[in-house]
Amino acid sequence: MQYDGTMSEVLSTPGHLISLAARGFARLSEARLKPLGFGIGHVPVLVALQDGEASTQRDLARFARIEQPSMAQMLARMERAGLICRLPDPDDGRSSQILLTENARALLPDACTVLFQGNSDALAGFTVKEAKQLTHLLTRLIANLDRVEDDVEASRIR
Amino acid sequence: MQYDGTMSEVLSTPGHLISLAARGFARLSEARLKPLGFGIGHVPVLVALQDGEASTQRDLARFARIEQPSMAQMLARMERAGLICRLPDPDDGRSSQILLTENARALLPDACTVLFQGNSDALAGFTVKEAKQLTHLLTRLIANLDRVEDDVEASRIR
DNA sequence: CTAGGTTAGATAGCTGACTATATATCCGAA
DNA sequence: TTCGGATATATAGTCAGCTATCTAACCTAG
Repeated sequence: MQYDGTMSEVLSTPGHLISLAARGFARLSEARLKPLGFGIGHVPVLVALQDGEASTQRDLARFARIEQPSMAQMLARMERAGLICRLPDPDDGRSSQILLTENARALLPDACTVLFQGNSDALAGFTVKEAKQLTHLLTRLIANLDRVEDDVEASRIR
Repeated sequence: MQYDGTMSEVLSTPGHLISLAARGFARLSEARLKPLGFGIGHVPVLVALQDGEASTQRDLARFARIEQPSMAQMLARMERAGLICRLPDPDDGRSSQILLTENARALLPDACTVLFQGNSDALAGFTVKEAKQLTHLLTRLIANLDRVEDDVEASRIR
């Protein structure tokens, strides 16, 4: 390991760098999405609804990989903002189908442009190989974290 | 560019992967720091105070790279939790020196261990070279985002 | 020596996450 | 057929960020 274990070294670890990068990226995207009426948290919801990948609150939460109460809050805000509407499920009184409004749908291409622009800003000076390497390393890192979390959960049940 | 610009592709970009990684990392660290009485946001404050890198609210905010109101809130919580105390500056009635309590100081080594453990969990299966590559790419990405932000700010002033 | 700009911190209100828990509907088994 | 567990959503309260704005103290130019 390349760290000697002192406290200040913590700020040079991938864990902290990733957090800085995520905040930077979120701030930038948020600023650019705001004029369109979107927030950064909306993105997975927009993707899922556009592609028909998910349409209930529960499925949207799973798709976006956030907890159900977080999704409930966000959907409430998105509904207030006129981005989505709810269609009660006739077969299940607990559940509703979530639908994108035409208004929101019309702005999706702009949102898409903003998000890709943010990525290319962030990756300025990166070769294609470096960008691929980064996504590859991040994907493995996320898988590792998922595995740890699953282990914790499994041991909690036992 | 390796993306074709469709909405669903957005979820495979570094921007989104970094956000997932940051959340995973934060959740894990938060869970492990909680028994010690720390939160993930405390980390830069703890480092700065231990090393004497900063001791006023303003300097702590700059060091941690968060805005002043975020730091104000966090310091209020940390004070309530008995992690820090404030020593009013005799030469400047607006400002206070922030100090780590003995209690907090005693738990720093444990916090440190937890954070390095989280990193090594996240980097399981990575070679040293890959880990270095990741921090290198993240550092450049953060610098890019900082530059964009500075440009925006500069153009806002003009 | 005072008036005005600058600085340090506090406060209000928002987004996006989280956990814990409540409510309400659904469904299967006794 | 109803009772109990499972499931879908809602609500409460917290943390960590953000912007916008206020107050109070400081300092400097006139």
